[in-house]
Parts: sequence; structure tokens; C-alpha cells
Amino acid sequence: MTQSLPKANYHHGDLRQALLDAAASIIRAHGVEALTLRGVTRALGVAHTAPKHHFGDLDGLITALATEQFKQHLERMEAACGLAKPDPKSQIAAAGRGYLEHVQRSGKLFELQFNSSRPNFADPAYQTHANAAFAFLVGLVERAFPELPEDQRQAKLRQIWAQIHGLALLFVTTSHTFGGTITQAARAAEAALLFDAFVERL
Amino acid sequence: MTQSLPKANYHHGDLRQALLDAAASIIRAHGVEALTLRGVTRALGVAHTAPKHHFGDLDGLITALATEQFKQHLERMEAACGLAKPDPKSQIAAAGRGYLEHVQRSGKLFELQFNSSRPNFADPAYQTHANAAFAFLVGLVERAFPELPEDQRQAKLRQIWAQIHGLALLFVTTSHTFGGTITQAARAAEAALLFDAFVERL
DNA sequence: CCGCTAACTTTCCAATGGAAAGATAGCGAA
DNA sequence: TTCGCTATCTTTCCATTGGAAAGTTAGCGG
Repeated sequence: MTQSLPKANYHHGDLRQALLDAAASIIRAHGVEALTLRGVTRALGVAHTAPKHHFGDLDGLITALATEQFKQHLERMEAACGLAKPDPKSQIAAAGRGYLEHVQRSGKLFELQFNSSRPNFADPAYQTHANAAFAFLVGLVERAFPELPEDQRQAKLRQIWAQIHGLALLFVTTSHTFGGTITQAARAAEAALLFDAFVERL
Repeated sequence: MTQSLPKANYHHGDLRQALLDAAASIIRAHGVEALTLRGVTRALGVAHTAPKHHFGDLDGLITALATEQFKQHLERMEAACGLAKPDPKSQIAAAGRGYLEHVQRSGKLFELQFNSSRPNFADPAYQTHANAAFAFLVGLVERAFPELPEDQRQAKLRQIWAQIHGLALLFVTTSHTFGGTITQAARAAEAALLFDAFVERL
């Protein structure tokens, strides 16, 4: 029993992960704008400058969270595709479902990926995971339309991405602007159906 | 010559509009997060509390800007439709062009409409203009598909809105995430073509 | 057992939004 | 004209924030 509890001060144990978790929790509850260094460190009982060593500054913490979001984004799409039939259209439809599931699960964390200018877009890890998520869609479209010339395949890709991204935003994140009072889950389900219909006509 | 210049202190003349203009300029240049009361008032040479009487607080100023954005959004779509052929599909395609033009012209101001949680969504003026912009699209789709039952027309509307909104976001606002190095204008032109193709198959 | 360094804390500071109270000027009524 | 009255703006003050700088601790390798 050389060490029991993370006893007193100093050397938290895994402060980095604890900060990520606490920050994610705050964003889920109150949005990115509510995330402050002093708030998140207060919740953990550490000094407000403690994150500096792990993340540099507040935007560094936000960048790390955004990176994690892209990682989970890709995982969700891959998982959905793994359960679907192997033909190209089924795969694209499944990726769309995974996309929507991710957005729904992420809640306000999703704005880190596309609705925020806070993350450091030049961060290598951020770029790696953001590009990987996009590359997955590119690969799906390539396998679905191998006969098309490159520019037309690009056009397809963009239409597909616009549709799923637009549906995700409309039905999950912008409920305040337009639309009724139905639940998030119902909106997501409807979005999935609309995307299926869209894929059907590709 | 009872009054010459807005001479010394007090009673700026039209501080409200001046604040809106200066704030818009700051957001265009540096994004919403860079907008501060002290910054915008410094630029105008007034006290940092001067906006309070006109907008309440910083979020009130932001809400007023967002409202103005929705107003211009609708005007752009109406203008584009006015120049287009009267048949339904041409009208929808034109609305899409107007949508993209607005996004392109707005630059970072566009995030006030959909990429920000700062505006006060409960503000009456905000709701009025946001709803009016949406209602315009609803009307177009109603005239284009009068034979469809209500739920199917709703589905059409949502697919259309998702497509144009998705294209707008992908090709104008999220250039950092994916995509190459082409100019904004080129991206917008390409998005317009893709939307035309999308409308063609409706 | 001794340093070395990663991982924290303490202390300080400038900037911000806003509350509260005061100052000014223009306008309408007497 | 002159007298308030009120919209508009200023001054002053404060709590909160992110971060720079420097100090403290503890665990690990030699």
C-alpha cells in the first residue's frame, strides 16, 4: 500500500483526463462559452493555472476536446457501417446514421467541430483526426462510384456531405431557430429517414 | 446653423447605428469572439457602458446584429427570386443562389445566425425575422409541390433546406476543416452549381 | 541519498462586462 | 423665455477571467 488515495495536493494522478471530462461536462450542460479555466479547475479542486502544463491555454484544452470529438465521430460512422450490408449505398446510408448518432450523442460538444472558431485548426492532432473523419467519407464515395470521373465524384461527395451535415444541423443543433417541439431523438430519427431517401436516389 | 458637428461629448447623434456598424466590422475582421464592449466603444470614442441604453448588454448588441442578418438573408433570397424565371424549380434554385450570396457577403457575420449561442433566441424582433426567412422557403416549396400531402412536402422542404444550408456551410464557412485552397468566390460558384443539379432532380 | 524535472501552486496583473450613480442636453409645457 | 423631465451618455467601482512569472513538491533515475 505504497499509495492509497490521491491524498493532498500536487500530482493529481490523471489531471489531464480529469480536465477533459470536467470540461466536456460543462460544455454539455452550458455550451462552450460557459467553459472557463477557473470554473473547470474549481470543480476539480486544483489551481486555475494547472491546465497550462497539459494544454497550454484554454484554447488548447478546447482543441483537445474537439480532436476527441472528431475521433468519436469517425468511430461512430465506422461502427454503423460495420453493422450494415456491404453494398455501397447501404454503407453510405449507414455512415449517415452514424453521423447523426454522433451529433445527437455529442449535444453541445458538437459545436466544437464545426460551430466554433476556438480550436486551434493548425494543431497536428486536430488536423489528423478531422482529416481522418473526412477521408472516411471520401473512401465510401470512391467505392460507391468507381466509374465516375474524379470531378463528378467530387461533386457527389459534396452533395452527400452537404445533405447529411445539413440534416444534422437542422434537426439536432438548430432546434431553436426553426421547427417544432418534438424531441431530439424523434428529430434524429426523421433525419435518418430523409437521408435514406436521399441516398436511394443517388 | 443651430448644430454643426456632433461636437464634444454626450448625444452622439446616432450611436445605435454607429455601434452596429462598428461591431459588424469587428466581427467581419476577427470573428464574434473578438467583439467586446470596450473594444467597440473605444473605436467610437464613447464610454464602454454607452451601449447599455440601446442594447442592454453585449448579447443584446449581438442579438440586434443577428436580427439584421436574417433581414438581409431574406432580402437576398427575394432579390434573387425576383430576377429568376417564375416556374417553381427556377425559383427554388434562385433562392439557393440568394442564400449562398448572402452567406458569402456576410463572411463571419453569418455565424451569428446559426453558429452561435450568443443571440437571445427569445427576442421578439429576432424571432420575427428568423421566422420570416424560413417562411419564405416554406412558401416556395408549397408553391412547387402543391399536389403533395403535407408530411411529404415537409420532407421535401427539409431535404432542400439541408442541402443548401449544408453547401453553404461546407463551402463558405468551414474552409478550414476540409477542402483545398480555392477562393471563396470559386467555392460559392461551385456550390451554386451543385444546388442547381440538386434542384433539377427534385 | 542526491539532484532533476514534471506537475502542480501562489502571486500578480491587465482586460472584460456590468451595476450604480451622476452629468448633460434637448424638448415640451407654463 | 424658463422650468423641469427624460433620453442619452459618462464616471466610478467591482467581481471575474486568462495568463505570465516564479515558487513548491514529489517521484524517479543514477
